[in-house]
Amino acid sequence: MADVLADKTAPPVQSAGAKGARTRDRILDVAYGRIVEKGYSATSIEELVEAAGITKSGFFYHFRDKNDLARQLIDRYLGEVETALDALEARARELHDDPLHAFLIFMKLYAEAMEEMMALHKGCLVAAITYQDRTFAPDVRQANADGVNAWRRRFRRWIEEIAAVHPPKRAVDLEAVADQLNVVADGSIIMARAVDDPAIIARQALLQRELIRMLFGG
Amino acid sequence: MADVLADKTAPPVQSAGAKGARTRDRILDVAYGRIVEKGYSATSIEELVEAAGITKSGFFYHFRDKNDLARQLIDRYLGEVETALDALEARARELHDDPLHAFLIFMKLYAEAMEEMMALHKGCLVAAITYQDRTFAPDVRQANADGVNAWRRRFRRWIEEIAAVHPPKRAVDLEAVADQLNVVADGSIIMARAVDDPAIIARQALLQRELIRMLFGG
DNA sequence: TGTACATCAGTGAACGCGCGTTCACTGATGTAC
DNA sequence: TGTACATCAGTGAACGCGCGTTCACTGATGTAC
Repeated sequence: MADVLADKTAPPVQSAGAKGARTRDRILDVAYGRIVEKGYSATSIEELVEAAGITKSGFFYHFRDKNDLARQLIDRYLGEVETALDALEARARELHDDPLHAFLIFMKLYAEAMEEMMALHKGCLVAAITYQDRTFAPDVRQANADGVNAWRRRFRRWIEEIAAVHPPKRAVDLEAVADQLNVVADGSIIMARAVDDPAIIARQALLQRELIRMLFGG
Repeated sequence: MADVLADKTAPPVQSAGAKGARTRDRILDVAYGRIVEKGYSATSIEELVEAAGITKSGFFYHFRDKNDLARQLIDRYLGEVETALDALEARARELHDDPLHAFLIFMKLYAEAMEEMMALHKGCLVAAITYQDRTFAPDVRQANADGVNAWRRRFRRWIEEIAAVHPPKRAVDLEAVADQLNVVADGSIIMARAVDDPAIIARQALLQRELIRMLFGG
């Protein structure tokens, strides 16, 4: 109870000095949007600080150099996605004990979350970085790869758990099945953007859900 | 017979002046690779002409400006892909009258062609352009969208042809099924690059083939 | 409560480099008569 | 076959602008005694 009150009166949860962290986050927010829209090289520090309401030298107080911006951006992004996935998975597993049905519920939540996310920032940072990766220092590319592999492991464990209970109707590569979740997510974002039709993302997620149900379902 | 001899002795088929077209193609070749690797903005005219063995002003003899390079690049790319798909479809349909079986053969050929292509230029230009689209003039983005829609129509017609003969086992969105071919192609390229494992592409194509077979097959 | 000092969160001016683009010119090849 | 001219496929030098980065400085907030 005391904690709750403390949380209410205290400034918004921020690790270091609140003001600095807030501007830093503002820069990261703008950077995310621009990089996904136009690419990393086409996004200048000047336009970021203008949008964030500080000067160019203020930027270099928060970031060692431009590559450091990319580094912090991907760290924050991967962290956010991981906690979001954790929450969705926990909710889905709460609603159903059977791993297959929990997974089908998860996919529904996941599709909704994707749509919501696309309404805000229209793209996936990992995909954007991947398609410009030779511009980045090795640390950024490594963080990117690590993030994708973490997603893959999550889905792979779950799919194998499902297959143990519901043997698949066809002999398929279970790792590929797990990977297809990320594959379809990134691929459908690209198509949605290319032809400017956001509805494609949800339709692809729904189809994929149906195929999973067909593969493992009774 | 005379034609065959003529073809043999004549210079390589080129529409306009052979020499100019050859350097132009060289520039486009290098540009494709760099843009897919690093992005459009990070690819300078200077590095392209250096690789092509001419000077910077030579570039502006062949291209009005940098956007014109993107324009010609995507036109050439879409043309190449279209003729390649035409050839693969024709071969697949030759080998089997039934649209489903022809399609399954096509998917095998398609997967092989993708792998081959990835060995050369490691990415899809459409995806690269899509993830930097705010950098390009409207004509380039339009050409990009038109290209993707042409691919979608091709697959959609074929899938509907299949569904007419082999009713799908589940009520699915046939347009989404058709779209998933492009979606998985682009998505698997991203994952393959992100974690540096080219084998992912073929595995995804194979899985998709299996799912199509399961959906429509007996 | 007041003072001294340290850290935080920036500012403002300047830098050199590389970028896309222009422009006047040129040598090689093609075409007309 | 030779000459006159046109087009092709570039060259070389210069341009101005914007980019990422540095550096000396500063006013506000936090901390120790």
